[in-house]
Amino acid sequence: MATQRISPLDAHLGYWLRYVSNHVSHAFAQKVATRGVSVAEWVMLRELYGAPAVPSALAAKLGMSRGGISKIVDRLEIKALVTRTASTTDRRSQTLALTKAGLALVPKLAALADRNDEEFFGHLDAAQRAGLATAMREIVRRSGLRSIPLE
Amino acid sequence: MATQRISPLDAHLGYWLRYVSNHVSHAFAQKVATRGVSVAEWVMLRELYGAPAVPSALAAKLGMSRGGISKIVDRLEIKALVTRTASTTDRRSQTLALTKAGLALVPKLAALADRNDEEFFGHLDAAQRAGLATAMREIVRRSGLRSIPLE
DNA sequence: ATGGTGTAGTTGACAAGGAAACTATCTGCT
DNA sequence: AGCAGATAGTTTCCTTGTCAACTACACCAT
Repeated sequence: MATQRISPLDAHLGYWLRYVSNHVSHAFAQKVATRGVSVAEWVMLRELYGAPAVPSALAAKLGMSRGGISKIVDRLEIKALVTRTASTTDRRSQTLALTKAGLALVPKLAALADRNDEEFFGHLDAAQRAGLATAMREIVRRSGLRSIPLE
Repeated sequence: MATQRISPLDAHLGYWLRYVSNHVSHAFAQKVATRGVSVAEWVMLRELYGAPAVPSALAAKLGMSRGGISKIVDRLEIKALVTRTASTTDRRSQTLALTKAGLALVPKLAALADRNDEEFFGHLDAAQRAGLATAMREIVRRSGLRSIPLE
């Protein structure tokens, strides 16, 4: 049996996206690791920076399973970066919020995110960057808003 | 302590890239799962489709650890999709090659990859797609060719 | 030839997250 | 009121892949 001619692996945008994304995330992971957190933890901290939130809402927003969220919160709680507060009205529910330490940490992590982005995308010209952002948003919009796993 | 104003999470291209990439990979994973393989396994099968290769070369090319490659090969060997053949000249080394079944499977998986790509990127116009591909390649080139984890 | 150093592949321990089962609680229907 | 079904979080098990240790082998300098 001879090998048929098929599209090469790197002909797929999906391939490049995954490749670059892994590159970028890996580099970012190393940066935030210096502050003792993972990428997933950073994302959650960042979400909570604006306002406290409820685990299941975060699961939906971040595209993770509730179980996964539960474990991230465990870790962040141990690091004393977030707190769980039981709801008084619904005893199944809880609210997640940043501690003072968490609040103080987020801007430092954000600076690392800025730096990482600059490092990988900084050399693209403004139009390219804008095009990239537009394409990404467009894809998310078109592909249904269903969130999907994050890291 | 008030929350400082920091760049929003979704201001970072890295964020969107990861988000979309996870989306795309997840959808693709579900497609190839119907053929009984994972994304990482597909990538390896695809690499071997052109020509047999040596594990450590694949590790470098795919940006995975040698241990990871070893385990993927274990799985593919169990599924009778690839074979390991010991080198006669260097007894530490081995060559990986597709079995007949593996050879037959790759085009089917490639069709799924085409379909997945179409699904997510098909609605972008040609210029957008080209721009995306160019940007990705450019980033890889600029960021050093060092490969990085894949999934 | 032989000892030191580097390389190929495997293995075991570990971390992360998904899926599904489980517990506790709430809500709506009768 | 009382029960069926939905929902919130947690937990267990499983898969995947990294990292570091380990084995076996090759190559090179002496």
